[in-house]
Amino acid sequence: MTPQRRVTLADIAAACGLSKATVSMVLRDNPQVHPNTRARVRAELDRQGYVYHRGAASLRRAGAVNAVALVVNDLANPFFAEFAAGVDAALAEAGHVLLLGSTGESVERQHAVLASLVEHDPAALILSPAEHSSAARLRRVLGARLPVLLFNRRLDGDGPGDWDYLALDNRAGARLATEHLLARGHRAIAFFGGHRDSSSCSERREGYRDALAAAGITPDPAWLIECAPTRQEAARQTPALFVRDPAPTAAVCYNDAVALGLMAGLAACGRRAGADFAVVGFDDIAESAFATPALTTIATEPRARGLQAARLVLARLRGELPASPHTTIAPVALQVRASTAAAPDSPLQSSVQARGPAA
Amino acid sequence: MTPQRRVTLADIAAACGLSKATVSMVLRDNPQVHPNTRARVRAELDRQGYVYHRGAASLRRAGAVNAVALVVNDLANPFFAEFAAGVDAALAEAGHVLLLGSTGESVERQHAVLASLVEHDPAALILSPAEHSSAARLRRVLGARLPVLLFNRRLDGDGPGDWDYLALDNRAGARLATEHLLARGHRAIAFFGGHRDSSSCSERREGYRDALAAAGITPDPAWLIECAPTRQEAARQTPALFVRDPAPTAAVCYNDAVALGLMAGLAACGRRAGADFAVVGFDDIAESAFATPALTTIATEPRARGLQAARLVLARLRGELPASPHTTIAPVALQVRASTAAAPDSPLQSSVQARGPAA
DNA sequence: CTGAAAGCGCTTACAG
DNA sequence: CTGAAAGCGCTTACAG
Repeated sequence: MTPQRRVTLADIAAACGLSKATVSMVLRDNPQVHPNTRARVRAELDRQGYVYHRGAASLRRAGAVNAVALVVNDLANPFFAEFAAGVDAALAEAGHVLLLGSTGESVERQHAVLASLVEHDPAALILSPAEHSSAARLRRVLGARLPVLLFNRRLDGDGPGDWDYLALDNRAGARLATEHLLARGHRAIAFFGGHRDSSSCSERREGYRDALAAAGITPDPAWLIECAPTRQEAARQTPALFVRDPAPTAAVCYNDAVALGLMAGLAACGRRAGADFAVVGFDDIAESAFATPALTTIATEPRARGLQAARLVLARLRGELPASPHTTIAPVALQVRASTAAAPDSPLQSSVQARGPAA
Repeated sequence: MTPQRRVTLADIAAACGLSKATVSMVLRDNPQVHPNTRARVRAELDRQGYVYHRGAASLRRAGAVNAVALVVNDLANPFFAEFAAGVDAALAEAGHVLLLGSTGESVERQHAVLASLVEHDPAALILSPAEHSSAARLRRVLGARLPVLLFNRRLDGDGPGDWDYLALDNRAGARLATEHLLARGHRAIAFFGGHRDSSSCSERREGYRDALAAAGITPDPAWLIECAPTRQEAARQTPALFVRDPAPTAAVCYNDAVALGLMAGLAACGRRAGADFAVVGFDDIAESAFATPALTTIATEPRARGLQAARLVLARLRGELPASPHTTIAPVALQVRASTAAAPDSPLQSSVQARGPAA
């Protein structure tokens, strides 16, 4: 099925009775070449079905590399899928191409994937690092030449960090979520899901503590429940919320996947999310608006973050960013939907399905 | 941030007092080189942080290209995200790298994206073509050298086709879906969503007609409703189901996105999916099992399809497939959940929430 | 306006 | 077991 030899600049040049240099200039729209020559070459290029070999070009001229690598945890996770879609859109618009890899949250796999991607000489890398990624080790695999933008998580052992960084405002988001539950009359509020040693989780927990502290509440350690940030694990861990009496009446979840899993877990133990127990997520993936009840959550706009990440990286490549590492904290907003009912003993109780924003 | 010159084979060779040829052999584990030499070279490679330049290698030796391109409609669509995750997993396992693009269902964008991807010299392409893709035009952009695997849709004007093809058994799936609704007592069954001029939609419509015909039912043209295969469009088109009296009591949907949108649309016009109206989807994306009611659908296992697609393409590259184009039809299975209630006038009516498979 | 030559980082015969 | 030279497909000075 693939017999033919590749059509090369030399073929076109020979067919036109020109040198490769001239044909090369036509390809890059160099105005020096005569319009007639240009037209002849164009016709021949088309006739022979020439396809430009960017790898060969980049060998001679470094600027020709236009691939950007993106490494995320898992594409099947809608948060990352929406993020990747945004990155892809911005790159395609700029004429760049996307090299994709995924880590499955394993540093070993991350290592292998990056080592493989980097051999393809991407111009830059957008990396949402796996948990427990070490800065030193990453630097070894990536070399010192590749501009890197970290997304969403910091690295273990990376003090100030010398890579660009795009983060969500995790702390503010979790604070908003918690304040919303407080406003709806809840006092015993859990923080559910995630691993506290990931920077995103610990930042969210801080925001949660901030809000509780401001309300004069000290969180019971039993309210802090870890689990892998997946729907399945969250559903499985749900009973852990109710081992103590009195149990929490609401939970701030590490992310939407956890929140959705928790809602399933609540149903499985005979509780109605949004009526008997309030839940708020983090991310606002597309699905959350359609859940039953619709999920109150913190909107992070993953697709917009993807666009933003790609644009930061392109700006870095064009030298439009200051030489020092650049940190961007994306703002985040509370999205009130139906999953955050008022607390059972609250005067707000009558409106079982909260729909408007808390006063 | 990216000052340093690239470390090259010549640097390593010089530092070791060897020739580039020897270092090159070490890189590819050529057993000819002396163990001591190998060790010295390895140490130096590591010390200088050498990273292999696959593009340069592939210029000399064609086999070195190990990128595979994947072009799908939209990553934010879970069906494609799960498919892409499968492709990625299989490629990573085989040491290949993924070049990703998306078309947004636009042939113009598809053209641009493919032209750009192809310049990076991928070893093969997995393409889920945009609607109305023309075989002739694709062949022009892609050249004749690139092995292509079409996924999910045929091309306009592509008779037998000379590219490999991986399809879902659309006709059988839609037949199963329709038979299930018939078994639950429905007679007026709509086919909802999709564009009939896409091959996947027309195949699904055929399966639907097959099942109705076998039951002696001629579908009312008003039961065939087209809409873009997205949740939003499906929700918007829902009222079209109920313009005629008597209206259908059930619908086979083009895919899960449409089915989920229809369920939202039903709610919006005061109907309860799974109780007042039965709906069955197609795909079984992760979300469908968690919908309320849980969606009865046709399981296509998108992730497994992705693994399969990648493996087919790798087999083609290794010359393990016959020279003629290879067509694979992936089997598909009915997944009964709660969204397919019995018809209102049916004796099965008592069990409003269907949970077991139809007898 | 066009061409001859050198070179990007690798690998491949071919010598030794 | 190791090296010198040529070449993959392009681009870049430098001549003319």
